[in-house]
Amino acid sequence: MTTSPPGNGPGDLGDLGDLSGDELVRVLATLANPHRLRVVAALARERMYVSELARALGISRALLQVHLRKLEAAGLVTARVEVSQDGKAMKFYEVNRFAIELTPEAVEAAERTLTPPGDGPGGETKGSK
Amino acid sequence: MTTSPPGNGPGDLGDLGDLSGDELVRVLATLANPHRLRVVAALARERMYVSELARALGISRALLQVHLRKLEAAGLVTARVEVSQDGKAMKFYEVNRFAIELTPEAVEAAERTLTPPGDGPGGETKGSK
DNA sequence: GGCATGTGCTAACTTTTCTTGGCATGTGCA
DNA sequence: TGCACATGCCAAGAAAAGTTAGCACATGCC
Repeated sequence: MTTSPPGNGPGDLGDLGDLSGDELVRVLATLANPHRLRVVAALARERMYVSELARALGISRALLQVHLRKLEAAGLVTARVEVSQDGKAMKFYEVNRFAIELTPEAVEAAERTLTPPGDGPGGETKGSK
Repeated sequence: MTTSPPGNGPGDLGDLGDLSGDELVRVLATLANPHRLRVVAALARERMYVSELARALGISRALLQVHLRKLEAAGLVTARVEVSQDGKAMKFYEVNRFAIELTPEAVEAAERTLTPPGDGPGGETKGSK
């Protein structure tokens, strides 16, 4: 559904069908934050480099970086380092196209691919501790 | 877009366009949890009462109740108390139909209706209190 | 050199969310 | 009466997320 051509980047998100339940949870959790929502909105209008974005949003670089990382980890944005004419290395970010449809049916489908409860980190059946 | 007829219940969610940025954040945050995703999925298949749902999901009632409350607060599910033939009061839950489309454009639109930064609880710029 | 701008990182604190466990109430039934 | 099952609420600890503050490094320019 998403118009992305065959050569999909590693961070590109296709339709909801492409996302496992766990990935969906991560994407939703990532988007469920005012700061990150603003970042996505700002980048949807035009790509920007970190400091520039921080100023535009009125937040510290440190804070912005944390959010940008989560957005990147969720595959919602992509970073690209470019060296400006005056030699400064700027890190530009841009949004990845994504289209997720959220409906009870979609949720039900995603749930089927969720990692079973208590099946997380260490695993418990064996003596991890 | 959602098929809900005019008489929409108070908890019904229409299209994304109907949600303010803040509401969207809440809905996403609510859905961004494995337990709650499972609850929605289970209820999408068939309505169930609390204890029954807890057994089906293999979690405690106390825990389930917390999640059900958030889901209800977000308008994703609705509770209905019914007295069974043997006099027991059962609280049935069912999912509300909702359809949210998540795309960079939709996010940008939602962002415009977000409560401005640092405009939360206390409120400082104006004298709301 | 000193200042401005760009980047990155981490330790530490605060706040929020998640989860558990216990306790209380009410009804039907053997 | 005592057991089974339904509901509700709350205190408290554990875990995760959000933020701040400070320091480090590089480059261009007056």
